[in-house]
Amino acid sequence: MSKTSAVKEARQRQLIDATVTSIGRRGYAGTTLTHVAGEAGLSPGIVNFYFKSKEQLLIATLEQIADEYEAFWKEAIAAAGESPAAPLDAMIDADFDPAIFTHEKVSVWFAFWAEAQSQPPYRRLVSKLESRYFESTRAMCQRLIDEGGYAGIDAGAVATGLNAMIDGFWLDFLIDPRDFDRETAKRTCRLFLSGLFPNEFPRPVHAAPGAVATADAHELDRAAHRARLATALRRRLAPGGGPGVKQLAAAVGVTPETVRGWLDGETEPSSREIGLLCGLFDPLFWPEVYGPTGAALRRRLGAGAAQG
Amino acid sequence: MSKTSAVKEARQRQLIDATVTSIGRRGYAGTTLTHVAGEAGLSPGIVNFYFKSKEQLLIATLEQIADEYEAFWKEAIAAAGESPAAPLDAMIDADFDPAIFTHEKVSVWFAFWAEAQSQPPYRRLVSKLESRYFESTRAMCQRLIDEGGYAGIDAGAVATGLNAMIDGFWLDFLIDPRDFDRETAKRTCRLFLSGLFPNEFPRPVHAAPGAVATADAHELDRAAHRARLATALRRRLAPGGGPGVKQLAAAVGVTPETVRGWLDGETEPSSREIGLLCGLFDPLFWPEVYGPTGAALRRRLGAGAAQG
DNA sequence: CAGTTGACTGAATGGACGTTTAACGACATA
DNA sequence: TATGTCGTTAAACGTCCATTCAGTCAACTG
Repeated sequence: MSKTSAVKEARQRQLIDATVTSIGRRGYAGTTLTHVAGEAGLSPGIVNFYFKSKEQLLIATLEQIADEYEAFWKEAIAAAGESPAAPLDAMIDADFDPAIFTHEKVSVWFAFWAEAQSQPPYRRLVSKLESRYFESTRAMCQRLIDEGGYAGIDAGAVATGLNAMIDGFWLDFLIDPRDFDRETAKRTCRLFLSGLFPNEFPRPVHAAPGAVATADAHELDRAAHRARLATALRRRLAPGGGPGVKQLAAAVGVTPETVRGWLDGETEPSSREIGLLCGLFDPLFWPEVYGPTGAALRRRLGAGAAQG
Repeated sequence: MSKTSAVKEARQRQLIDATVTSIGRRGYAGTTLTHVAGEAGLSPGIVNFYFKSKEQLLIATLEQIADEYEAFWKEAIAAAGESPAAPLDAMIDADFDPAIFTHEKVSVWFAFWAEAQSQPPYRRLVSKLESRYFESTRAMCQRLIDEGGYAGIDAGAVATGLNAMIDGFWLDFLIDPRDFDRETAKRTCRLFLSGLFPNEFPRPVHAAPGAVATADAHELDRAAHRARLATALRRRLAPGGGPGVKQLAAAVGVTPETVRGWLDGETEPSSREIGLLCGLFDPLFWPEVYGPTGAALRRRLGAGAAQG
């Protein structure tokens, strides 16, 4: 009994793999049982022996790649570090990992996505998987928002946006595999996150003046600091009735040219000036520029240190 | 001659529209010429009269929705305002406009994308369209970067990311049309851009707004600032179990000598360093050094209120 | 060694589909 | 009215495909 079922499972797996290959090569519409059986090195009739019908074979194929995908992604999350950003980071890596992100498998995904709209069984399976994936991403974003001090960001929006971007890159890969670069895609996903979580996902800065790297690069990197400062300032200027460059310059007591230097990330305010900026834009300006590093810094100073 | 060609074009268009409907309802694999002709209210044989083959009909169908899509998007850009961000904004709107963003058409797009991988004619057409679309997006991003003073941002990365996110939302719409909301999708696309171009795409922030006004001369006095800073620092050092100069220097990432310069009022921290000090000695450090400046300024909440 | 079971084959079947084609009606022309 | 063209139809043809099934082969059983 165990032997026969072992053979059965092996054959089923063999046929499913052949189906993936066939869909990858000939497309969904062009995949026939004869091709599948031929790919598996078996005769055509065997398919209806191990699967009731072609439809059952295709459903089983979808189930397998869905299971494989979900298992891979969950494992990647579980293996991620303990920092709030680590699982998100791991998920991005997982979605472009050669283990599941091959041209063949991406082709199969799109084949089933396209058919899902007219075939309820596909749609149900895909929809549920997508829901679980989204909910997981949303929870990770929420945790990052809570623990990172990013109140005011909508975790659901970030999660849908990130998922959408990843799926979109899958499409790019499907259509132009030659022009596609994994690392660029991952970097761009992180570019999205860097605009929202600047501490955990530092934005790549082009012109970086000499950095003083005595402490943690993350928290103390000078170029990153300037970039965050520039972003925080820009966000508070022109739009929505905010002050202009001239008004801000006057308020802080510098020239508009100086402010423009800050906005470009070329210069930075003096300690007096940035203090005024913090006061002017209280209460979110400081955390936005410096991040929620206060607690971490105090921990570094030791126990009974520095009560304000 | 003109009459016959008019009939010909009408019939072709009729059949193409029927093909779109059929693919939308039955999927690519489930679409037959009998269905298409029936949908168009014609007999099956007529298809091979106006199109050489089924393949030609399908290619013509893809060409039509591609042309329609491209025309719509280019017109939207052309009709956009003159500000550097307007075309990007218009493109986002266009991609979710009910004119081209219907469940039927999105289904057809995915059907062809899925088949593109095994059918060279589809792939060529789709690939070229995607290239033009990307290049247009990239140019718009580049213009925004140049004119908006965002040096250091990679226009290509922003463009690929935005395009990917939009395509990903199309997938969301395909799989779960019920749960999909156009406005949320567009807002999330703009959320991505808000992290990069905060001036043109303001991020919705929930917290209390701050204010900007002209600061009093004495509040800006540099020497007084340094003196208050030195006092505030001294108060938190040696006595009462606080950190020593070396510890503080290490925490902020500077030399002890630098810290002594601050304590003497001879030098002052950089903007990055003082931000870290504020974080270290939160919450009373900032008001002690800068005084009630922020509160005083906010009391005068004027017209040009800044969103915090 | 005969008998039985299970895995697998490959030809047969029946239906669906794309394509072809002969025929038909409407309309214009002569 | 006769003739020819154009648009269209519907039946017929040939192919391909999923499915079925009788039969083969090997391994195991008693």
